[in-house]
Amino acid sequence: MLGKDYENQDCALARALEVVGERWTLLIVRDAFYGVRRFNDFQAHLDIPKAVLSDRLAGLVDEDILERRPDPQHAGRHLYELTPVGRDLWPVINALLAWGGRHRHTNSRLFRHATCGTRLDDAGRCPQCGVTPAPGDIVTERRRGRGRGRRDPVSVALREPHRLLEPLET
Amino acid sequence: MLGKDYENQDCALARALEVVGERWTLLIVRDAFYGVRRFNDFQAHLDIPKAVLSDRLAGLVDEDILERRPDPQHAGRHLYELTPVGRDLWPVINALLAWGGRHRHTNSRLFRHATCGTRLDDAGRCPQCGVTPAPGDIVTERRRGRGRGRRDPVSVALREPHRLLEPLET
DNA sequence: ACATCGGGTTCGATCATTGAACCTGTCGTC
DNA sequence: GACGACAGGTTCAATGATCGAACCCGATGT
Repeated sequence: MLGKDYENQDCALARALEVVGERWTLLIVRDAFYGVRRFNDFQAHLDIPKAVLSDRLAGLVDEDILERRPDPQHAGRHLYELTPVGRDLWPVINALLAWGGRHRHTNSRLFRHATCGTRLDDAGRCPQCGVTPAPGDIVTERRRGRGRGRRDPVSVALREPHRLLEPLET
Repeated sequence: MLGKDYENQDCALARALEVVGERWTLLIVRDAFYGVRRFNDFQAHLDIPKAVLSDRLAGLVDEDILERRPDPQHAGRHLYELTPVGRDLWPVINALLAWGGRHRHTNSRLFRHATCGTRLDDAGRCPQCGVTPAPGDIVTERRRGRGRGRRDPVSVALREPHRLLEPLET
């Protein structure tokens, strides 16, 4: 991805940024957590040029963050899904969401612990249970009182409360 | 910084990435946590083109993440220091460091709670005290058993154990 | 008075990103 | 079984970002 650009930084941060530090990459990973799996759905939701999306998806597959597999329902199509390494990026996404929500722009979504319904704090912990739920145990819903926002079918489908990683139905 | 590029994403993540999602930006912020404050020290440690460093520092000042103030010891020079908003980025840096350390490249540093000396876990919590220390209460030191690494004066100075945010002496 | 150092800016060459156009393989429909 | 529509790409020229080298300027040091 960023190639050898940060090569002489002996630092895990530089290694991480070589993988997820490019433009668009973390937004693609965010959508994957929200349940997006198909090329066109990523494209509709992100307004990203197809050539760049194609390049980023291939890079994420190379880096073992997404897995590309045939869509069992549609021959010739593919699904992109987070691998365990990719799912392990949730704390990164969550930290950026929390910072952005505190200092730039109130977060348009909120996150609850699926098993008890309590809202998670900024660190991603459930104050009720004292645990930090894995993404599959987190329900996301749209915060009320916001404008209608985007009208593309993917955005509309994502407005329904659902668990992270749960495949989006369109 | 990234301007209006992610403008139609109604999402705190997009807002955050507009600020810290550009190339080099998070490495600059990391160095600021480690205690780097001067233009030349950033440049020596990062091998970044001066024009890009100048652009990024100005952007971070614009975005209220760094503060630029005159160096009291050297007329005409400046110091770049993290603002409270910038210091609030620590969980983001920590999450990326932890992910990179788990999946790419063992982290070359480790972090301890300054008040008790216990190593922090990947979420940045002190397992002994049950708190998540603020950056100023974290001591970083170099992990043993690594090659000598970079030999520039900034890298050498950073090898000494010290608190985050503590100004680097060169 | 002169050289040096920190902290930049300017500049041409290179590299990445963009949006539009084009291509290919499946599918549903007539 | 021909036809068009659609998912999922690739190619291309134009634009914008990044690079490294060179230059500039004000404050010290000698």
